[in-house]
Amino acid sequence: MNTKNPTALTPHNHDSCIASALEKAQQVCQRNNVRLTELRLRVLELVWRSHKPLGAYDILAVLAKEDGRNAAPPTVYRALDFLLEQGLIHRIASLNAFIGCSDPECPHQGYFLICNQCGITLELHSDKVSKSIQRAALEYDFQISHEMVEVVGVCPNCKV
Amino acid sequence: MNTKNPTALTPHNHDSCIASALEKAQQVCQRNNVRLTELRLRVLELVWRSHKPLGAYDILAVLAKEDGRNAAPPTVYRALDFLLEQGLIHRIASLNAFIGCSDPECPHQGYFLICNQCGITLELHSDKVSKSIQRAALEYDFQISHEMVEVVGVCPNCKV
DNA sequence: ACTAGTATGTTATATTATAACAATTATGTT
DNA sequence: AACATAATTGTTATAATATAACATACTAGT
Ligand SMILES: [Zn+2]
Ligand SMILES: [Zn+2]
Ligand SMILES: [Zn+2]
Ligand SMILES: [Zn+2]
Repeated sequence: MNTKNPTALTPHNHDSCIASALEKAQQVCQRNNVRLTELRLRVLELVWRSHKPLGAYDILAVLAKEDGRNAAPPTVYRALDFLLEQGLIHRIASLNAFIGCSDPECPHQGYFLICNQCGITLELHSDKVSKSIQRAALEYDFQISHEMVEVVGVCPNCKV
Repeated sequence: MNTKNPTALTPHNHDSCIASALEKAQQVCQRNNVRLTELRLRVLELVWRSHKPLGAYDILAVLAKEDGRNAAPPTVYRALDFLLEQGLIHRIASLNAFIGCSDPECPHQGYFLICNQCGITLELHSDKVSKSIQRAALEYDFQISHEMVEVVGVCPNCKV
């Protein structure tokens, strides 16, 4: 499940990256006046520990194996729903999987580059993509509430 | 399952729209030297008959009810896979559903505006969106093989 | 301590999708 | 036409993802 080179596209220390993500999450939840419980924090950590999108049942399996917590699906899905609501993770629709948000303090839509070789997934922050979608929607008098952009292909590390 | 105003975003006669879609499909398949069988044609027609994305099990239900054809899931999924391969339909990942392609003769990625009130779904053809995504991917040296853009919101007809 | 609200546990089930193998149908060759 | 081959569809079973409904436990404010 782990990628060959998890830090390929985001050169940094992964442990400290997780730690800072969890810290940010604490702040976000404090500001939003919601409770980042032990379970929710743990699920967020597991999602962050993987640079590949993680499925709900993958999370369940880790909880069972590493925590001895025999949780049922609703437990995990509720935690994921909470994290989604707080903008701490994104759902990748094309993979039925979840990934940590790289900038939860600034609300935004999720644009992703997904490598179909190694699974690594990078969150894009592109104003140009955002603007072009907004303009296109405007042409049709369509009022946007949520955008999903998922680009599948080959990451630099997996190119020959 | 049918929308209140299926022709809202695409003002045309729906029957003739379906007919022309099926005709185009015949041509595409002839050119590609593949067989658009009775089943495949029927599934394509059902997908086209709905301006809302249609689920595989919705199709199964119609086949059972209208055609007395007690097909099992693989039958429908295989037909859908064929239609996807030939570019005659798109899959909407966020809805686990399928919709007819508005321009199967010219290969392209699927960009969609999806109304969360009435379900109507419009396929965008936007070079600007396409270019902006390509540029963003290029910045990361990411080689695109497939793009998905799904924009959820409120269509003009459903606005107050 | 009491209460209301929030979160989690638990059981059952719904929804979407595929694997594996059998039967049928279409196509090209003798 | 008879045959061999490949493509398509049928059939059964099951995998993978997600939610409904209700019970229990925990938290925070009174
Ligand atoms: Zn994000
Ligand atoms: Zn890769
Ligand atoms: Zn299309
Ligand atoms: Zn609408």
